[in-house]
Amino acid sequence: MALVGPGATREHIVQAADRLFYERGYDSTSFADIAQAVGVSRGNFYHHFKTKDEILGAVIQSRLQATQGLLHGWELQAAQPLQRLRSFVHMIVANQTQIMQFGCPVGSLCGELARLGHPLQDRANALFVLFRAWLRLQFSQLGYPPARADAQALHLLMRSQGVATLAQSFRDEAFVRREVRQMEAWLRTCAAEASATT
Amino acid sequence: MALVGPGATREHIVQAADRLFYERGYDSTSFADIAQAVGVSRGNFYHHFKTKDEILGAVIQSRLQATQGLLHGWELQAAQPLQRLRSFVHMIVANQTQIMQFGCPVGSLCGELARLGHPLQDRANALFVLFRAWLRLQFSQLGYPPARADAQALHLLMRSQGVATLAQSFRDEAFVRREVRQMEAWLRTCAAEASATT
DNA sequence: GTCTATAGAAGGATAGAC
DNA sequence: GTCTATCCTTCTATAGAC
Repeated sequence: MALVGPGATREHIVQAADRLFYERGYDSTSFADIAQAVGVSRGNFYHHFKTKDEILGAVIQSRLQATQGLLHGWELQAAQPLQRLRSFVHMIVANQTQIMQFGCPVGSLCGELARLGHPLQDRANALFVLFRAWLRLQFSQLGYPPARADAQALHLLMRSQGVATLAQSFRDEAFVRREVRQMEAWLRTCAAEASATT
Repeated sequence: MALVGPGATREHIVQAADRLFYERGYDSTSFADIAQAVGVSRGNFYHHFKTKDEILGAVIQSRLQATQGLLHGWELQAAQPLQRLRSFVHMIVANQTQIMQFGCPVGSLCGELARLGHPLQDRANALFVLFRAWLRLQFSQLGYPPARADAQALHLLMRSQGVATLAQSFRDEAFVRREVRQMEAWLRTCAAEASATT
């Protein structure tokens, strides 16, 4: 993503909107907020995006790409599914500070769009689907049959979302560490269980 | 809560705001929305509440009372802590339809207020605290020492939040049923573990 | 307690000059 | 591509008649 040259302002807008949608929520973020963050006039703004939904679409698209890059990176860093799954869990610790302030970027966006009945709801859900499919693949490679692998993927995703929600309300680092440790322990039992059945 | 007589309109406003805050979120709900839902003019509205925050305060207060009533009811219905904990888990199934549409009323409100840095954030968090303390008490009576009981309470709360978040995005009833069953199974191992240590 | 009318600010969106 | 100026709507909030 070039930040100079043609399309640079557009890219700046998407990045600023991405951050603001995460920190304040979609509906609570105004054009003026984004324009101010980018340092661009509101008029110029509409040269790049006609509507607010159009920005949201671009932000989701950007997040989808970033997520695919993230998942791909985890595959490069570890060859074993158990280690890869630990990368996912470790993400919670790595982003702890932001999560305690603003929650999970995926969960909060999907939740808001679902409540608003927003047309781009399904596009945002695709972020969850990306994680779900990747996790399912790892559980699958661990030795689980398809349906079981998917159930385990959803279970891990569910726990990450639950931790994010409570972390935001209670701001309790010890709680986060404890739950992450339990997830890692659970992953080990999964690996043992799966290899025993195979 | 009398719905006729003095204070009836005020009560109507609180109930309508409660529902709308849940279904659309706090920030996305306007005075006009609430006034229309109650069937009252916006002018009369300000006779009862000066600011939007004041309504929010009343809504949270109302929810706190309702929650205390709910928890008290579960205590009356079951004498054993394990059965009481199952009441909590069963709530997810009972409210499945609403949860799949709008998420958890507590989690979504606390999340939104936290992100907005809203002054009433702590008041809303008190809802979570109410559940946490009640769950802790049940785990305590199950035989857990204080710190462990609290950790287990947060763990169960965490899982309920995670299920609510994913249920809203994936709208998968089978997922909800599966996770609820797993929570019930987990509760049984808790009861066994606790009684074995005692 | 309830209404109408209205102020004043903020939001989304557009036109047109440079 | 960027700006200023402007329009229309919605929003919070107030004043004052009934």
